[in-house]
Amino acid sequence: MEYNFNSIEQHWQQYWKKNETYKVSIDLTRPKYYVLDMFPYPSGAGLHVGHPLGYIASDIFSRFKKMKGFNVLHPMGYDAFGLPAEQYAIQTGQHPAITTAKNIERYREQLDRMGFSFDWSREVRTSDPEYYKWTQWIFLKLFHSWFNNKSNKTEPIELLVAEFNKNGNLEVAAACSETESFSALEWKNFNEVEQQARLLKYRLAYLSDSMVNWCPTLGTVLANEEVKDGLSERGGYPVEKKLMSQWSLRISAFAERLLQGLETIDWSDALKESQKYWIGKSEGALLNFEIANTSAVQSQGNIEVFTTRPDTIFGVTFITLAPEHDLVNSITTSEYTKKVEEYISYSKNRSERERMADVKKITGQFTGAYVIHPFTKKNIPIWIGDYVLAGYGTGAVMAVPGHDSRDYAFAKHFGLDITEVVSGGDISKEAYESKSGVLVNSDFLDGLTADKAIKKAIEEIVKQGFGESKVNYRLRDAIFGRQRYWGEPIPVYYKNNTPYTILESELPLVLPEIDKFLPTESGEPPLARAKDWQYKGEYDYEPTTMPGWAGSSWYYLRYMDAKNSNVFASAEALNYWRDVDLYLGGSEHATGHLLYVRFWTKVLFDLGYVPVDEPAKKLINQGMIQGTSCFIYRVTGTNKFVSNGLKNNYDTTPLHVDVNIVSNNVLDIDAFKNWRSEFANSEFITEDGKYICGNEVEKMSKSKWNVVSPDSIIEQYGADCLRMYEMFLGPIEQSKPWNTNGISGVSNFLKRFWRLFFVNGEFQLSQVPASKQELKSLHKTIKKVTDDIEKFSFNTSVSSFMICVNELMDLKCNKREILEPLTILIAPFAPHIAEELWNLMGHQESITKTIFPIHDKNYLVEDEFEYPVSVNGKTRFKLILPLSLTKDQIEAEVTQSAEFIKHLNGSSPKKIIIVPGRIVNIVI
RNA sequence: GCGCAUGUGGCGUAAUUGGUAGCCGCGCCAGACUUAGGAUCUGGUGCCUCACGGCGUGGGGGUUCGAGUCCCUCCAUGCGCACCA
Repeated sequence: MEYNFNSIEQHWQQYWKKNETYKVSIDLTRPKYYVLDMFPYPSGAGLHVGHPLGYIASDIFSRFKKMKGFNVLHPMGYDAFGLPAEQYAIQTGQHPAITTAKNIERYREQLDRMGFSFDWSREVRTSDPEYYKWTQWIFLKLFHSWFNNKSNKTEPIELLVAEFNKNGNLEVAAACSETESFSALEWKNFNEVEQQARLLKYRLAYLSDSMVNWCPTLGTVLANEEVKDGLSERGGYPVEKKLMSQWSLRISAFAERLLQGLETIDWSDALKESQKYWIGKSEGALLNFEIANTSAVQSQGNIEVFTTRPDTIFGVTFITLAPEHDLVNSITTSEYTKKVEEYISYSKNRSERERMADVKKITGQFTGAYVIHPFTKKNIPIWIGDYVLAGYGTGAVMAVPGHDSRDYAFAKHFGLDITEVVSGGDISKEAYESKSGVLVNSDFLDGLTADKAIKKAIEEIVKQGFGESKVNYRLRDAIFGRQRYWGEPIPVYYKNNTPYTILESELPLVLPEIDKFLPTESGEPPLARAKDWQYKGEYDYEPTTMPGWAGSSWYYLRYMDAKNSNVFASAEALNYWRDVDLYLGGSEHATGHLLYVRFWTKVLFDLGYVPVDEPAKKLINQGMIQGTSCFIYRVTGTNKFVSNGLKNNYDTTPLHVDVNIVSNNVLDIDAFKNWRSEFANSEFITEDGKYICGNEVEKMSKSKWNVVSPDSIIEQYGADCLRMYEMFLGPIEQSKPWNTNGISGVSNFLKRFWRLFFVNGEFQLSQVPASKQELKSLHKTIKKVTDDIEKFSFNTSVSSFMICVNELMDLKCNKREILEPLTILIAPFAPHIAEELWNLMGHQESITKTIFPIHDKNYLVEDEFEYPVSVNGKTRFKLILPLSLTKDQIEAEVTQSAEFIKHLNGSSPKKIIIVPGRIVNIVI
């Protein structure tokens, strides 16, 4: 019987669906295992061959775990809110919900054809009100919480209010934007609006005026990680900085815990590194420089700076403020007012992109004012310069040009003093930034190494009262509002310009219908178009919506109890499934989703809603599958195309050609002529009658004509073959270009495997006991495959199957004793063919309910070992000895060989090294 | 510039973790069988050499009886971040 993968796969996919084979429920008698894929955004283009890579790997692993006796949760859903559907809606007027539903349907069809073992009864869609009800619910929790630095955790806002009533905010240590302090009495005397305004500064979800990334083309703000090189990640439109009233989440409060938590989870180093970098912890000191009281300066007070090198305090020769710094106006002397104003307007008009493009361009302006050096009491000039960022530290730096390259460049450019305070470099040439070297010109720090000087300097600074040691983080709060339609409404309304949340019982706040998906004429977000959309018909709702990452920051919890309408997930489900054991997804989410999901988990944990404070124990980043684009070369100005090998003889323009009409780089000329009417009359300059295309590896995309869809591969080779081939392509974590050429190897393997079960076209298995050799082949494979799956080394597992089948072919093995366990072994990789054969073998139950075989060590023991004998590093001959020999016996054998060496070389060996079980080395 | 990752046949890759480098697959060469296929099977295939033999894991150096694997250094490629004081 032929291996007819199409009908086999169809049959079993229907069987699984009908029998709900992959439905899971809580089972306290078995250990749980949670395998999660990053859910996809259902784009209009459908899946290409690169998308399922991670899903295949996770599917193999969850099938394996299931067959190892675990109760495996393996769900799937859709990240359904997002920009493309909305952009499409703007263009066509089609409601994003409709587009999204259509795309989901297409995705589902494609996913189903791959034979995944998802429990679809747990499907989630972030755009479903039954889902985003709970996203909004979590927002309420964030709004009604604050971060207590004393307990280092999230606490309900009621506790803070109680404390305000008792002591004001005098004793409170919170992560907040509040600077003013008030007593209990003052608090009680505030009116409602004033109290709410104070509280807002403590909430984890808060409204504030902040500098945001504004993208005028998209008409919305973007989070830091949605901006790349000053352009929007989606669309590539310019982004500018703008001060706006915005909802933000206080993720910065969790910086330290997010950093510490990395130590407890098994994620790749690369990923941990980028999160560490994004959090950007730096330890140093906060210093106050007193503003010199000269006649020209009216302002009094201090300029606060953050530095990681307090040891270089004696090398400070000027202070630089960011142009946006609060004190700029008040300290500038009248003499410099005009120039400073000019400089500020210049730097404001310089877009973020320009600023990034020419980082090397040094600009700045002296203010006319001075600070007093805390130790030397000398006057130090205050400059402004846009190399200082307003958003980091205090927006002011103590410039140590001798030991910081940016300060150095600034000082050189403006002719400012450069003082050496750490020896070891040559500061006439460049700044010496290294910490190796001892301090000089530094009074009480002289002679100390930099590390010791840092400690000593801080000690002295604290003692004299003009500073303190301080830890700074790069991580900023996450802007949470988006001026878009297609997102979760923020469940907030305004009364007296003060935000209030709606009640839990009033959730979900459903996205209203609007006539057009564009901002209003007055520039309000699209939601402002909604008619009569007011809380209790009286108070305006918040017009912005949540960002794309809101729904994905907790979806793993919803899968645990996806249908629950009373809570986001029951305590029973949460306590059983707890957290994700294996999370698979792309590394592009390192500083976005993967940080936010950890953040939300910590908040929910602190508030007692979830039992763990890290979402995923282990994470694997699957590589991207790129496309291999094919090019043809048009002779410029003609309708002639020249083959790749001859193109250098002509003046040509390369043109993408659809990879589906090219095989092994040979263009199908007829198909090409039919491809587009403009090519119908093309002429070709060929090599040996063939037109050879050029290649380039690029991102797989429609516009590059290099998209290979899984559907066409499945039609030709079957889903099992595609699954195995994608795994065979190489290590799961590596990115690699798609290449259909090698797939025949896997296809042949499956056909051969199938053929093992058939004699003269009839399904037939021999009941004769297996030979030792056959058993050895089987058990070797069981061991290798088991070890490999546990190491996520799926490419080598596939190789092992091939070797095993080749060996069994050679042995003409058709024995049930061998083939039955082998079928189980293959089931996670190629579930359809395994089910079919399993069924033919007379089993009634699905193969997924079977237990994965365990290897028997007895069959793996080698009875002989070839000891390669190397003489002075060169292999000369092999000693073949039974493994049963003792060490002494081996030595005796080797001594005999040494005699032979003597005969060979004319001298006795000096040294004989025996590595048991390995190798014999003889040194002459 | 900083951080991370990766360099092995014509190609994708493998190597019991310091022990015979190149498993498995693609491709290629030769052959068998034909009901002529995108079928199946057999043998070969790192490089140089007619051969003996030599050379080989990005380059150079080191540790070791022994290095693709460990250390130093340089080079190349990819990804991430980018004035973070």
